[in-house]
Amino acid sequence: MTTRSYGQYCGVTSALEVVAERWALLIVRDLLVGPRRYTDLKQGLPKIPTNILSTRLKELQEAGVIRRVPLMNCGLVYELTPYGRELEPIVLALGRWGFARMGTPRDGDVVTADSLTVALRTAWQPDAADLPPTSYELHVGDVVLRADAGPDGLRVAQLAPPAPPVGGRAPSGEPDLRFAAGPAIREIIAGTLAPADAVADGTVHILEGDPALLDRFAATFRIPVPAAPAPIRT
Amino acid sequence: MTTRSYGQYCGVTSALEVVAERWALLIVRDLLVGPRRYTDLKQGLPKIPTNILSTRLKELQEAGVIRRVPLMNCGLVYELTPYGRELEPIVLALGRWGFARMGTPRDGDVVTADSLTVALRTAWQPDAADLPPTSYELHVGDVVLRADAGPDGLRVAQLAPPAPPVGGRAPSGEPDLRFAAGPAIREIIAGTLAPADAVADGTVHILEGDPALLDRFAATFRIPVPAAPAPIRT
DNA sequence: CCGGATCCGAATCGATACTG
DNA sequence: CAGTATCGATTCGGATCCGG
Repeated sequence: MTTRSYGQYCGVTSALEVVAERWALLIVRDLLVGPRRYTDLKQGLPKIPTNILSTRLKELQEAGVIRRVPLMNCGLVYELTPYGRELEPIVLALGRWGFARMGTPRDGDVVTADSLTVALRTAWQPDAADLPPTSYELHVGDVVLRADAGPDGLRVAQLAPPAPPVGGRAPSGEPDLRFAAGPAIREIIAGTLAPADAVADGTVHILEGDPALLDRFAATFRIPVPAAPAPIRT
Repeated sequence: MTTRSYGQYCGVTSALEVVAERWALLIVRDLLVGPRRYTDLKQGLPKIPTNILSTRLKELQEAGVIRRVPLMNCGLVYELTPYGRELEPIVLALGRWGFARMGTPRDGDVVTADSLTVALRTAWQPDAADLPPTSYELHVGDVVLRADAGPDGLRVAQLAPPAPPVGGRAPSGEPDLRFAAGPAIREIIAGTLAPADAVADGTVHILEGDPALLDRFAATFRIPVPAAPAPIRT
């Protein structure tokens, strides 16, 4: 079982031996949003085989990245350790880097609540904090997110599918803007599709609120993609 | 061959499909130091099977991460594209994260010139730039590096094993400090071994220069590890 | 030597079924 | 809910071989 070793005494290899295993960083990605139970992870990673999920959870645990926490009312959740949480900037940076090569969804591709949540965190522009505090309700597929952007940061809550609100209570009150989008949400964030155009051609549907707020959304959540885009994944 | 897909429309998955394949990020790590030929990569990654190296080079190339550049005087090198070079902060962050779990070298672990070069870049503290500009010659195993730390940044050159000085000429002049170390170099950088102690017990050997400069080295290159270290890789 | 391609056994992964 | 067990499909590792 020495087959995982890259045979080098080096920080990069030590990191990769843990987190470059297939599915490992996606488990971390979902746990960055909050503690999750086994079943939550399975649903958030629809294509992971259950034996691999088990194996990874065990490996990440003994690597000190995650921790098993029994719940008072039966059941248990997995959560990141402080050391595991240090992976957050890395996962976000990978999300930014990969954003440029996303292309259009392939057959069977899904958007999960957790992936969209970290995507928003990835795209979040702290320097847009001097815009008026705004709360958005965002529908993509059957995922509904509530994002509150203010001067003291970004807070994202999952309204549907409903996850246990372990981390803290959901923001209350009416959102300033409620809208629904498909994969075109990526074009908005990339800046290659003007909000006005998106509303005009129906790829984004305003459910409630001032459509002009979509411009503020586009300024708050942005990942610039290079002019000459990287080859798209097929 | 749809077996690589994680089935999600998400930046993180798009990135991982390219970069989380076994050996892929290590190829990127070595190319971060400079263009390399096939044989250089094979020597810098002693345990990579050649078919895997070929496959990864092809994949990274068609993913727009690396590029094949024919050399005028016969031969060819691989180099990062601008898009590939954007992985640098990610690789360095992974190196920092993995540093905490390196432990002691396992049997057969080697330290390569490229891995040590990016390790120095990983540990480099820009805020130590107000220290006097200093150049070090560092011996670890049969790797000899020349590191010049000054107010305008860090420059590392490989003196042995000699790599083609493609990126720019090596710094000239005598280094301020020449010293040799084993794996204990990690303890110096981690701050868990005082330079004076290292010299006293012989784990670091001063070849030339003022031993007190080792303290400056330790201040310039540092990766703090948490008090409660993460479980070590076995 | 450089830059791979080919072949084969070993280990891992994916899909599904099943269990306390 | 939280995983094992099983088994075929891929991938990886190790070695050898080949054309310039």
